[in-house]
Amino acid sequence: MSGGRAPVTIRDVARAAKVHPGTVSRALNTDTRALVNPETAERVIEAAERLGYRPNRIARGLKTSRSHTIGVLIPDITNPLFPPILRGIEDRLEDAGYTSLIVNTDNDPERERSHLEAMGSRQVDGFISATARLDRELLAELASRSTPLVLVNRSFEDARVPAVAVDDRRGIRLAVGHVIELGHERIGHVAGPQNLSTGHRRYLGFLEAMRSGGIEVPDEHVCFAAAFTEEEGAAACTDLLDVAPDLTAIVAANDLLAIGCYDALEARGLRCPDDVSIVGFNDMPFLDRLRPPLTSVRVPQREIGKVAADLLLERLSGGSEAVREILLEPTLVVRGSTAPPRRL
Amino acid sequence: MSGGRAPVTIRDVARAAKVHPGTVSRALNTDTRALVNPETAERVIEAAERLGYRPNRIARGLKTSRSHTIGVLIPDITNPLFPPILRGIEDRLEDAGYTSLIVNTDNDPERERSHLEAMGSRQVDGFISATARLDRELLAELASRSTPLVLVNRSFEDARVPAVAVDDRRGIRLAVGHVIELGHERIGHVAGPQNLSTGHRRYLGFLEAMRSGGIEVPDEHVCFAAAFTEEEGAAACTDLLDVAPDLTAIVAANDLLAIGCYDALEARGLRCPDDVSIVGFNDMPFLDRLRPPLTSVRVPQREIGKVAADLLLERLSGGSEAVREILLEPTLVVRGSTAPPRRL
DNA sequence: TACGGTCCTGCAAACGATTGCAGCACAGCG
DNA sequence: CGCTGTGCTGCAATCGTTTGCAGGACCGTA
Repeated sequence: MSGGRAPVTIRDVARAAKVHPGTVSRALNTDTRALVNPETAERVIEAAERLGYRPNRIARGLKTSRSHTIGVLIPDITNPLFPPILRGIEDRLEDAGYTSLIVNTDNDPERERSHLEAMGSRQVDGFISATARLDRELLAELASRSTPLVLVNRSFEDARVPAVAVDDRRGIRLAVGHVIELGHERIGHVAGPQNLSTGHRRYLGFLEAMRSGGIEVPDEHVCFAAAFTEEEGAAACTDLLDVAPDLTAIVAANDLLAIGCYDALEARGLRCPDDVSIVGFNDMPFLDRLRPPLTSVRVPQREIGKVAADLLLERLSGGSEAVREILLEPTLVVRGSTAPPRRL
Repeated sequence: MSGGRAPVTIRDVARAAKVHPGTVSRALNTDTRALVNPETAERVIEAAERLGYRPNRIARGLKTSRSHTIGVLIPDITNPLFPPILRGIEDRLEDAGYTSLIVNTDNDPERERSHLEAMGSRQVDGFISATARLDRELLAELASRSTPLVLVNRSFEDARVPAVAVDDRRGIRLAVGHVIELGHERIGHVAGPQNLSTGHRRYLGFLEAMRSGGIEVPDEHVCFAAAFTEEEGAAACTDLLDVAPDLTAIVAANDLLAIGCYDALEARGLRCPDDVSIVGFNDMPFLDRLRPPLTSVRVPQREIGKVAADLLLERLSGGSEAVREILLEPTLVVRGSTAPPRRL
């Protein structure tokens, strides 16, 4: 019904129900409703309904200094890694009556700062950050404002900040285990940038998994890519094959790097998986459509988002103060890019 | 510097600069600054800086009843079609000092309503909607609140709402023109759902392009998919080949449908492009990695987002009242899925 | 000296909700 | 009958800004 012109305020409702505005506020708020006489409440609710009253959250926020909004920082929404995470976050926050404000930082400290600033002045109640690096200074500022913060997909070992991510080491172990099981012994690693926690942890995971598989890892079997891109992956893979042409399997720290490996192999006239097996990480969409379909480590992205939101909500409701780092379990999705080595 | 505990308000600044809060407000606001003595302004600004003053937008919003926030409705952020659009929107809005509130509706009227409600009570200044269909009733409610609305990727022919989208008909014409030029004559169309404006317009575009190419289109050369999914694309393509096995090219209304066609061809033992050429629409990421790389119509998604934001900003600043529908130019990206017909 | 005009700044009322406090009515008890 | 306690509602301050209005200071001119 309704759809009136001028916005109807709590005062209008009060007038209609012949009570004081304060009473309306109490009657309409589920957790103060107990304070008001049931039939009065009934009358108020009915009046609010009839007039089409919509509480003004801005005004409420001003008084309560809680905006029920949380800021989400990501590098770039265009990166297919993030949408599922965002979806997980939003779904959870929505259930709890919160809204998320998403911003793209492009990993640019300048943008980060200005966005943080802007969100701060919008009185967000908390932050979830999935950016690669967060300025130390900014972090301190956040802490001083005592605005809760949860990190996603990376950890910040020294500062005590709760974080949720996939268990990178375990993921790599799955990948390495898989190719070892197929019979590979000369296994290389196209590692990600070591200044990003994911890149670093996956590298460590690789060493660890190889060791526990009883295989030596000479330095030449690892090449570090400067960024998580196809180009860098191709370059790193080429370097790798230059110094260690007898590799029969390559575990990449990321799907894009793995795709880059495809290019490098092709440029060299090698075939996947016949000559070299490749494993990726993240299990991006449409990997099954590649040629060959890429075997990859799947990370439960949506779940990561949900857990991050849960963690934040917990803090907001004054729950446990304990700083937790939660690692979620990855799984291996075997496709056509891995096969037993041809020449044993 | 600073990083103090209690939030510093305009009153603190006033005290520090020994002026009245009202003066501080005027001095800090660029378009009222002219009203205050330059050196007073200077002193105020300096004090604000020193204290680390951050204006409280909530309070400001309450007074001015403008939140500088705009609501963006999309079906699902996980659909690769949307992130670039969102990015375009955000970038533009950010420049103008606005923030966007993104919500996923899953094309569910129920969710749409509740989100609209929530955003309304957050006092958003305007909406951009990329959802497939917007409830007639909801639309009316928006209009009554006189909150500006801009549609993306679909138009709403009867209601007078500004919209921005790609020129679907022209895009299909590019696709059809391409295969005709290659020498194809028996060309089929896997059409999208006809209750979605994109699906419908692309279908019309197909008929038109064929006609202008001088080619008859018997009914059997078109099959309608029930949804924009790979499965439906495969099913439609199979039907198409059942009744018209002599087709040498298929123009799909969407990349996912095109990928479905790949599956259908493979199931039939046909090869692309040797036996049948395929063209997609949207130019999703990683299409160049498919087997074969998919020829597709590229739509300037980011640009669409930017233009939509511009349109909305224009309304917000009380600009032209004219309802405009803006169509952006698509381009054709030729890859490996199209080739001259083998058997002429 | 008086007067009109220009600049600037202070005053105080909003904006729409929440909430501690006070007060009223009424019931129960002694 | 008086006292205490409980249950409900009204009052008014408050959150941090913005903004129309009024008034003070100062200048120039008559």
